[in-house]
Amino acid sequence: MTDGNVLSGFKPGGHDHEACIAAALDSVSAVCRERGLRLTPLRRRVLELIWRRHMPSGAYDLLDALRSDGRRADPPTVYRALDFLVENGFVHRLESLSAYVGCGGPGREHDGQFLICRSCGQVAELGDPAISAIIREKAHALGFRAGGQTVEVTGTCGECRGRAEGRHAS
Amino acid sequence: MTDGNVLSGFKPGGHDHEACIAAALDSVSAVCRERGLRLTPLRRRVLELIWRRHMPSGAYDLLDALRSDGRRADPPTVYRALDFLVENGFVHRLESLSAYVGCGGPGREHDGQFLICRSCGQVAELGDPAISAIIREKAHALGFRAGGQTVEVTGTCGECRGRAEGRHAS
DNA sequence: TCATCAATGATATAATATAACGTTCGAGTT
DNA sequence: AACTCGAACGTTATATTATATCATTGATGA
Repeated sequence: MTDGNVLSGFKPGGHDHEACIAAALDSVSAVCRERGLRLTPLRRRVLELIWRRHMPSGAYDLLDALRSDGRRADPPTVYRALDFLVENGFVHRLESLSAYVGCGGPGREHDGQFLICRSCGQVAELGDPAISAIIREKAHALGFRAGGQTVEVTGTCGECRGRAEGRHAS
Repeated sequence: MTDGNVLSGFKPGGHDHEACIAAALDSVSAVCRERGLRLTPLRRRVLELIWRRHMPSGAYDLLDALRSDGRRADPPTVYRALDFLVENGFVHRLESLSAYVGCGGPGREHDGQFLICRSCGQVAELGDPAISAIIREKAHALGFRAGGQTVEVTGTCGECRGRAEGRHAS
């Protein structure tokens, strides 16, 4: 129960990145099949690039990566792919960074909460119903009907803090 | 206790807007005096413009307004004023709108939570310790040390919902 | 085969924000 | 009053993020 709500955590250095990318793509692929959505080669490629960097990606970073593929690409190309991925919940936009990260629980309805490490740049995603609920309730108490929530927290992840403390110790 | 945490609420049509602007300016003015900060004419004017519109203001809206004053102004002018106002907690930046709103509790330490009405465009600010705390705690449980929080909720305010329901009724 | 509509290509431009350097202004000192 | 110093502001240029628009392609079904 401690981290049943972590949709995607901070990655410990040597995790199997290829497997992690493949799992994300498969999972999105499956959801698209179920819902009759078209995960075109471009969309799939953008999604893969996002997972591959494993860090928030700016639209223009993705654009450069597409061009490195040899593909002709301009801003609308990448923004359209991002629109598709974001609308369908396969990717989230981090408002405070103007950047995009893969969704840790695609196909599952949730308001994501994002922990953004200032030190390593990695992002963890929570899908914690208690957080969503208290926000929704407090809003409701004021007569406000809540739709989407943006919750982004900057700070320092455990691994980075560990490293910093290591340096401080004699 | 119901809304002890509302730093600034949705305004009911006919409120005394001039008084509300004046109160905000006075309050910031006082905090600046206490802290030895310089609320220059430009900064004061930008703050006033933000309160006067009573709605999230884009940097370039403010720029246009400054120019209407007859003042020479370019982007750095307004961004520097905004930097000062945001850094000192007199104004908040709404990340999801790239826009700025006056802080309802200047001088008071808080993580603001913002309710953004899609219908009327107004924004209410909460400074609810229970929301901050649960986010901080959940993050802490994952080894994450939280710094600043961005919490923005889009939805419909009570007044707008009231109007919509009025129309639907026979 | 053709019609159709979604996706993408392609060009242009809008909207938001910062870098860099020069100038002015104001507070404190002499 | 003149001097010094640093913060604020002026000014030009440019970076970064995002969208509008219209043409073309390509898959799907009549």
